[in-house]
Amino acid sequence: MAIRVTVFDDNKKMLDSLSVLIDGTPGFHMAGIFLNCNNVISDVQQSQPDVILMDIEMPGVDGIEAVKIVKQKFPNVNVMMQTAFENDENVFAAICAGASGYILKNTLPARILECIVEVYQGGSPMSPSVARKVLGFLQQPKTAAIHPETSEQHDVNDYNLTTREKEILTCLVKGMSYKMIAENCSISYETVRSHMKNIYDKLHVASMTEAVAKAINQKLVT
Amino acid sequence: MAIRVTVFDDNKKMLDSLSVLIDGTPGFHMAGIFLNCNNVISDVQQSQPDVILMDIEMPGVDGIEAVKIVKQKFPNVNVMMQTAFENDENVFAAICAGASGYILKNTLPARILECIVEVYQGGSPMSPSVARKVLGFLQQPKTAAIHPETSEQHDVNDYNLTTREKEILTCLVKGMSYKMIAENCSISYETVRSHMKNIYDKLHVASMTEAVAKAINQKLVT
DNA sequence: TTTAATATCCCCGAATTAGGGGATTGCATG
DNA sequence: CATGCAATCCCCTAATTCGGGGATATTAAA
Repeated sequence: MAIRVTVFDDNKKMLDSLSVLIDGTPGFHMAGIFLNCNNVISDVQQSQPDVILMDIEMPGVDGIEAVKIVKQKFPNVNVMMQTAFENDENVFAAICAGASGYILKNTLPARILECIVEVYQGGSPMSPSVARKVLGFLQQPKTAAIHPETSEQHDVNDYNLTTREKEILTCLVKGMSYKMIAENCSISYETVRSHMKNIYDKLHVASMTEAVAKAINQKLVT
Repeated sequence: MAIRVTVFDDNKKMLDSLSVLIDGTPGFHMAGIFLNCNNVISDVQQSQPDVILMDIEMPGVDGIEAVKIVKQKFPNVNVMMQTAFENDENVFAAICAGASGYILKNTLPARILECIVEVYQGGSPMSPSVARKVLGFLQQPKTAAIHPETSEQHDVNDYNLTTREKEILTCLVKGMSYKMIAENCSISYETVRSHMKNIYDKLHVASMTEAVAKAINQKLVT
């Protein structure tokens, strides 16, 4: 009997790849794919998955909320989080919400399938770096150095935004359009676009509104 | 540069297998093997490992104790626990002691090597069932107050937004597009636009970003 | 010295949003 | 009953944003 997998992800390409991977492998069946979690209950009820692959960053109901809902309504369904970025808050929140696994999006296809099986069998696959964070939550705030050469790191919560990117994000929050930002910063419209693309990548958002909301809520701008 | 591995295990056969595995694989070097942890400090000092493989069940100083000692004296050395049994107390104790990984002895040789690399690179490999236990430690306690939220006090100035308008504004702040809001609220795209126009009028703004910024900063939405 | 990151600029096509009209229903209130 | 208001729906055009591509120069790090 094939393992039924339902995927929630706002990235169509990711959904496509996963569809090919899962439906193309004996023993796996793609039970449902959904671009958002706004109707997560009916989606799960309808698709009847054994394992759910859940993106975290999604517009509307995000992955963390969705896990809470799913685990409350369907406690026997195991949810594996899949995200492009690992930041402490998300990892911690996802686990508290009831996630049974947490892997990064750069995980190799073969490994993803392994992880699905592991989750199905009651395991909790995690990308190594995620696992390290999880252990960190349990360990004393002693926080021993991981590696001598990795001691220098950016603040985890500012998404590695550059000075210029923060500047543009600040303008955005003030309600400026690309054109106005360009004038304000004395750069071309296209450069603003370029920065915006990078900001979107780093924040993992896909619209001005999401960027603004994230910037304000997480105090990325002053 | 080969990864230097030091192993503590009271099982000679296990030590032999690991020796063959580690020294027989390019990129790995067996820096030291010890049958107990009674002189763990000098053993580590002498063998200068990058990664330590530590059995838990050992006569004399046990693996958990040893990890504590090692992490105190050599915080940069990463220790991976390896044990035949997984019981909650051991897993929990080992992690609190500072272990960076926790695998079972039935782990395949190839996987062991992978785990060593992962630990060396700052990851925390765990056997799936161990990982599940670890997550369990975090999930059991009632979702602690991570976000001590600001007290709920309704602002007097809510710009005379109607219930529906606030609803739509809330969706907007969550990052939804008009189309998604329409779906979410079960109304047509055009109706969303209609509401948006009214919201813009009332808030004296002219773009989604301004609306979102105003909504968050003035707490117009929950 | 090669690589990586940052900041700058450009084009295209598709999707989304903004602003300007308008229309209908239902509901409450004077 | 008429008026106002909330909520629903529609059309058109123009502006803006988004997601792919690129390219170049400078600087910092490996």
